[in-house]
Amino acid sequence: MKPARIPASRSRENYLKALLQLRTGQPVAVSVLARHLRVSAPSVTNMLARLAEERLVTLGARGAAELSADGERAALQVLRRHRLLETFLVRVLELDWSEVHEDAEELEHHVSERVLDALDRFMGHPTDDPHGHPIPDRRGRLERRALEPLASLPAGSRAQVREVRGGDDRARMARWKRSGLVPGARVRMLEANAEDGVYTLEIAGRRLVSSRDGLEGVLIDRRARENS
Amino acid sequence: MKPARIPASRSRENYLKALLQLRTGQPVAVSVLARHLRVSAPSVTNMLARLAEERLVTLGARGAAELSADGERAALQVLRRHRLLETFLVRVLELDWSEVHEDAEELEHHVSERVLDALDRFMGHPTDDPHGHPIPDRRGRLERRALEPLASLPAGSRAQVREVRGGDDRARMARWKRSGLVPGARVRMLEANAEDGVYTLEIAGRRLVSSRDGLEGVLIDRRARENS
DNA sequence: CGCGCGCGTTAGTCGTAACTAATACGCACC
DNA sequence: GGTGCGTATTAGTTACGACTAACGCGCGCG
Repeated sequence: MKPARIPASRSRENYLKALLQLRTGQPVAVSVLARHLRVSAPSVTNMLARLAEERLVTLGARGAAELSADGERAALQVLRRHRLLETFLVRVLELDWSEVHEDAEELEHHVSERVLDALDRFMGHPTDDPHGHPIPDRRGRLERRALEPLASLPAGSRAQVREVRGGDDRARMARWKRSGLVPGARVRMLEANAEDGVYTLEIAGRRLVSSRDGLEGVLIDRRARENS
Repeated sequence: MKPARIPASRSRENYLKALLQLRTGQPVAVSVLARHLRVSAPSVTNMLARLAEERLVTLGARGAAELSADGERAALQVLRRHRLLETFLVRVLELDWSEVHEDAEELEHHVSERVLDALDRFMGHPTDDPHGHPIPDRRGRLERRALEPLASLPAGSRAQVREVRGGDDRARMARWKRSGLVPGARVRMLEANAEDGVYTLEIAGRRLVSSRDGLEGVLIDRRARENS
């Protein structure tokens, strides 16, 4: 009696999602995954072996892993669930933008297709989550965008914040929210000092000084569009 | 490093909920729990021992278990989560009344207090779930009602359906829904034959013939109220 | 050239929660 | 008062997914 099914447990789904998020074109190293998922290296080796056996990932040199086509499909479904849930929690339940991540992180593994579709329908098929990330469609297709890091904006230029990455860091999110650094916000770079990594911005009439690290993950669109 | 915390896992919560639902004043027997939860008897003995150690249940003769005060509190919280979720799925997401149970069953173990409160707020603090069951309040207090089984309604009498038990049986729910046997429906008993257990009812102008078993779990209020 | 460091893997354990097989207990009936 | 049936328990196993400790390998550096 060998099951041969795809158990698709919580843990599995987290590994797949991590592989999607950490993807850079190169296979993801064991240590990188371990840090990201906050588990030990042996746990990663172990789980990757199982995922490889199920053909959800392919293993490269020194244990590094990459999603297979099947794995990517599965990962995108998890991402869809996560982002739809975050959107629901913020738009419908009016929970705080910066605090919603962990709830979505938990629920994403337990929402059925039926409930997910109903949520999607109820919200009118949103295309972006509260952090500005595109939501994969039902078939797992993800809109690709050409966005630039905020720190790359030259002094004197204006742009619009589109995505805000790193939703797992609550404090960071809260800080950004306080300073108005939210998707849709219009910003102007007053001073950009690449050498010492200090940036001065104007957001909604207010001025913000931040280090490069402090802006890491804020992505902008320089063709400031009129919609939104 | 002994945790000593209350792990409150999925399985635990299901045992507690079962003990609440199967409560009759007598302690619940191992075999009854096993059947209800669809696990083996040894699994039950085992889990009950752990719950007893955590003072969530007290064990009686022959392994029979009863909720302690703490256990009851915990169980009522699970019940609250379940019923609020069912209400949400039906009232907001417009999923089918008769099909919502398993989704709620899954989600009830993973919704945080924060999300639950937000759902409650969003729906305006509902007091009844879609099957007519009262929803425990935040402090775990459950409205007690004096309802009678539909089969006890004498021929010629009218009443209003208030609760419909056994939400885990989808087919049964669907059948009831088809015949109009839903909370709030007004019914009249046309013929009640207690000996052979055959009952003839009128519901919303239509006539329904059913066995006693087929009506088991439908609870009525004979003081047909005007509200609703 | 060897030493150590970083990274990965192997081996062995733990906790949770299920299972089966075998055993023990209690009561009702002969 | 013994026998048997139903119920509960004990013992041992399994699966999952984490952990630590210990080993192994490649590479840069002295």
